[in-house]
Amino acid sequence: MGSARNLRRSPCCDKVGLKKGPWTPEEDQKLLAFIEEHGHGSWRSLPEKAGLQRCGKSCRLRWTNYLRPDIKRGKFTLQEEQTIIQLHALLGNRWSAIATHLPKRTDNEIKNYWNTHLKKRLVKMGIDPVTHKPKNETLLSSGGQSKNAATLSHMAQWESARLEAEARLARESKLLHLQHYQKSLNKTAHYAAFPHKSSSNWTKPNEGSADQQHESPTSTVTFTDNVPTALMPSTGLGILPENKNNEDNDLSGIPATTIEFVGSSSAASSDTGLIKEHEHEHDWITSTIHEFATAQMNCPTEGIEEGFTSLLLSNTLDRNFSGAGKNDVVIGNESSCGGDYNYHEDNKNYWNSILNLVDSSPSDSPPMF
DNA sequence: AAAGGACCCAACCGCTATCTC
DNA sequence: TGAGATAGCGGTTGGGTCCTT
Repeated sequence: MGSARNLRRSPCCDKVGLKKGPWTPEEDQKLLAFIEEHGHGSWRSLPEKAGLQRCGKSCRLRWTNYLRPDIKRGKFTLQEEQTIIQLHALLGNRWSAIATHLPKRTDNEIKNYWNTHLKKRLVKMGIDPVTHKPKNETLLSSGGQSKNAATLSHMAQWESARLEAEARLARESKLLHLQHYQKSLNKTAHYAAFPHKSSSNWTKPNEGSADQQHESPTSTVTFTDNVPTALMPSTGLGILPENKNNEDNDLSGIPATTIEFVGSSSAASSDTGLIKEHEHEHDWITSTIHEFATAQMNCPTEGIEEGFTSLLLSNTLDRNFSGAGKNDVVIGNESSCGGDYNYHEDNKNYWNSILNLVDSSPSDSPPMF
C-alpha cells in the first residue's frame, strides 16, 4: 500500500553516510547529552546538532525504546505478563495502547515479549493467541459462539475510542508540561555516565521519578491531582469504583462500577472546547454501551452506566484467568446471560481483573489476581 | 569442543495520522 | 487548502547469544 505521498518524500535515512545498526556507547552518550541539555526538539535536525551520523528517526527510536530515563528493563513480572495477556485479549496487537497500562515498558519491548514468550505459552496451552480462545473452539465457533467475538469487538471499540481520546488530550496537555519536562530532563544528568554491559547492549539508565510520567511519549497517562479516578482521567471519563476498599478483589464484594463524566482538574480539560469533546465522547460511549448490551447480551440496559461492571461480568466471554497468581487459563463452558453460576463467577474473575487493571495506578498496582 | 539450530531483542521498514506552513 | 515534515505505530529482520546434539 505504498502511498503517493511516500513517493514524493525521500526516506529519512537515504542520506549517504548515515549510520545504521546497533548503537555504540559513544553514540548513546552524544544523544543523551544533547537531549539532556536541549531536549529533543526536532528529531530531524537533532542528529546534526548532536554530532551523530544517524537519521532523526533512528535517534528517536533509540531514545524512546532505550535511553529514556523512565524505562524499566529486565524480566517481566508475573503481574505484567497477566496484564499483557488480558489487554491483548481486549485490544489485540495494539502495543502502544497496551503499553499505556504498563508504565516504564515500551511498546516495542511488550511486542517482543509477546512474540517470543507469551504467544508461545498460549499456543502450548492450546489457546489461540489471536482470539484467546481454545483452538478447538475457534474451529467450532459459529452461531452463538460468534456472539463472543462480537462482544470482544464491542469492548475493543469502546476501549479504542477511549484510548484515542486519551491520546488526543495527552497531546494537548503535553504542551503544558513542556517546562516541567525540561526540568525533569536536568534530573537525568547523572545518567550520562550510566554503566554498560559488556556486549553491545548495556543496562538501563535507571528507574524514572514519579513526575517523569509526563515525559513518556508512549506512556501518556496523566492523573488529576485530587480525583481518584481510575480509567484515564485525562479523557474526562473514569470508572469509579464505589467501594475503593475492595483491595483484595473479593468477588463477593465487587463494587458496582460507575462510568462518570469526571470534571478533570487537568489543564487540558479546563478548556471549554475539550469539555465539549468529552461530552461528545461520553455520549458516544454511553450509546455504545447500550448497543453492546442490547445487541450482544440480551440483558436489561436500564441503569447500565451504573452497573457496567455487572454487565461485563455477565457477558458471554468464554475464558478466564482465574485464581491468585496463576498463569493458567481456565476455559469456561456454559455461556448465557445470568446463566450458570460457576461460569458467571469465572467471568467475574476475568473481567474484574481487567477492570482492576485499568483501575490501578500504573506504579502502585496491588496484586490483582 | 564444535556445529548448527533456536531463541531473543534492538533496530529498521513501511505505513498512517497529525502538524505546520 | 494542499504539500511537506514529523511523530508514532505495528510488522519484520538480522545478528548476537544460548542451547542441544
